[in-house]
Amino acid sequence: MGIKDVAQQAGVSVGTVSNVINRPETVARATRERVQEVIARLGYVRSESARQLRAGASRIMGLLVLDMGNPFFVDVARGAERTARAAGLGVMVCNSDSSPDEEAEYLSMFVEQRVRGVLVTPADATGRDLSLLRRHQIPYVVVDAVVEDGDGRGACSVSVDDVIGGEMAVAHLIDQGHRSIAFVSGLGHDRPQIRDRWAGACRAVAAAGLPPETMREISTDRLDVSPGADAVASLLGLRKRPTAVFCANDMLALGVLQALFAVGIKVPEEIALVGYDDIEFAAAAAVPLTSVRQPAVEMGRLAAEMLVRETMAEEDAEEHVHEQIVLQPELAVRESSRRRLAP
Amino acid sequence: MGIKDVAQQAGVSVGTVSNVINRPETVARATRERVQEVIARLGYVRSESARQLRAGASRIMGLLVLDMGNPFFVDVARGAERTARAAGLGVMVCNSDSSPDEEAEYLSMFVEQRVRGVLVTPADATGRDLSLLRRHQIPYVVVDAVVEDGDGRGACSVSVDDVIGGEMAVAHLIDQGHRSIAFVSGLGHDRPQIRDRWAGACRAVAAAGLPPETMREISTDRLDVSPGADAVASLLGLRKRPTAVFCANDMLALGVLQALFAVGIKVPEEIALVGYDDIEFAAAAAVPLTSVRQPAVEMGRLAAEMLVRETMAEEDAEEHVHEQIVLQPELAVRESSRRRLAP
DNA sequence: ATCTCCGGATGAAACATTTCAAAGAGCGAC
DNA sequence: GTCGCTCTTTGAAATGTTTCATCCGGAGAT
Repeated sequence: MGIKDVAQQAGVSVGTVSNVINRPETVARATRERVQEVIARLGYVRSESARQLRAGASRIMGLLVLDMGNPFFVDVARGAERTARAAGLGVMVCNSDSSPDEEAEYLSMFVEQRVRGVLVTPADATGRDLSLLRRHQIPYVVVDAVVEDGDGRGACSVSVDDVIGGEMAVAHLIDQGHRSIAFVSGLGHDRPQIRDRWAGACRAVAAAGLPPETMREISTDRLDVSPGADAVASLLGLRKRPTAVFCANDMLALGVLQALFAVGIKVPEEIALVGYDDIEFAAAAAVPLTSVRQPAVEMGRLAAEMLVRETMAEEDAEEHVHEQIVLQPELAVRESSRRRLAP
Repeated sequence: MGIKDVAQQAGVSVGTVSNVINRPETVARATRERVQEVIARLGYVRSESARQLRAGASRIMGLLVLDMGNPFFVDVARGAERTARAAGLGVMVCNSDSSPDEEAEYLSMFVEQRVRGVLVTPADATGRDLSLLRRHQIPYVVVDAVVEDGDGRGACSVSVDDVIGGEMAVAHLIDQGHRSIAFVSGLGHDRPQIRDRWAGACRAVAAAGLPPETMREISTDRLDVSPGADAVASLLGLRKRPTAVFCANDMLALGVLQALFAVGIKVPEEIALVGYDDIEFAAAAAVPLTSVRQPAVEMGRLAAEMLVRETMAEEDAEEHVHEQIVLQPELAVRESSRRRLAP
């Protein structure tokens, strides 16, 4: 069941069979057709392991995301996959679940596999895990975060400006007349994304000439639906209940929406709500959710493209300059934050 | 950067290094520690390609799902992954997007990779694509479908009884007093799952002694949110508007819910709604969705376990008997289908 | 002193490919 | 007839592991 069997059956050498597969134009038509016929008859499929052993690197790209349960990352994966496959690469999608340990384990698996390159949304903000990749000269592109330029060498990255995103969201709420806004976040600012969104929110408040106390923060432990629902209790416990809520992502926002609905608080009449990521389910919520859209598919696509480019450059021993792409978010205004009547 | 370098640096043979890695107990402590130190110092990571070339099969399990955008499959993946990793296997998750062509392509990629086994939710009901796996003696487990026993050899499978699921949903609606129910489905019954759910629905109607016209069907082209929303137009166009809607999956149901909301029809007061899969977003909808729960994570886990078992059996040249596990769904009753007042 | 055993280390074969220098076969030109 | 050229094909080396039969050195038994 190897190339040897094919060669034997077709009465040619293994080299010729290899040529038929990889450079068909170099082999005479009669031979080529005979070999192809045998391949088809035997159902021969070449062994990637042998191939990549010889080549030194596989034809697979690793993709490590923070949370496959979040449709945002599913979209990133979709974009990346499409591009990778167009370039003849397979994609291995893995889920670190925001855990640096899992992240380290997966990255080391990628190294074992000698993947061609890695797209990663880092769980470990220090970038320590990434040094493993650098050590083995595996190109990588950071997605949805900018590299902390640890040792001056840097890497490519694709991200969305989270400060502006946060600013847009809160500016919109202020514009709608809100003067007391809660920020439902998660993970206590470990994640740069969350930190930036908060910073943007504060900037919007300052820009409007409002006092900093306008924004108050409610923290959760995970960026998921149920913590969002739980956060509503704290929200309602605040003295001077906020009239608007800005959530660090849509999963949280959906949780908040559900819990508000459950206690009979009307959205947007009593409390306005803005999420982040603009996942499909946000628009599909019974009160369609205003949300900061991130071009997720596009990010995946761009990141994969950059990675492919870097890979190529490496092969041709060309110089590759790392690039940091920062995309702009946009606000998708929907029902959940429509203008509230003057108080 | 190979095992050879390690051997040289440590002043031992390559065989010994290999032993340190794979059977540490067989090598003397002093040697072992010396080698380990060198491995750490050099940052050596063994090459999976070489390893699997020798072994004949990789340590990766392929998982091919119909739609990564559907959280149901994400859960399946989660369950499978956890189990696989516990067994020392990596998982390569791929997305056929319900296309038989993509499916064929991915399966052939799996064969190229000499994957240890495959978990697959078939897009091609004929099972033709699966013959490739059989031909190459790659064990596979069918997830969320029962194998059409094409050539008598069969395969393991894990599925949920969709007939019972459909029956539960509709029986519940009938029980709540509904006498005119729409089934929003997709893909014109190509998918066995959908066909079964419809069959179950009809069975419930018959069991209640109601005429078959009680159920009417509205077909969409995809099992996704926006087709669900679009279906509402047809729904409202029906003469004698149904008082309840049963959707073939939750994505559709969320779309329906949103569209009903948009035209001001109250759920469940005017129209009751039941979905299928019980994805997290169903419970989180502003009107929490009644849904038929499928144990997705469990399915993934079971399937991966079966695959690992089959793999083991193959290695030990033991006999393996294929097993068909059929799980039971359960109905999660929520707000969207609460008892309607007598007409 | 010799024999036996045993833990530990070794070296080479095998795995399935790709690549590349070299060989071979025609063939036209001299 | 031989040289040079092109178009095909070939055979062998190289890739990084694992495995296994073999070998070695020393300890204990006779």
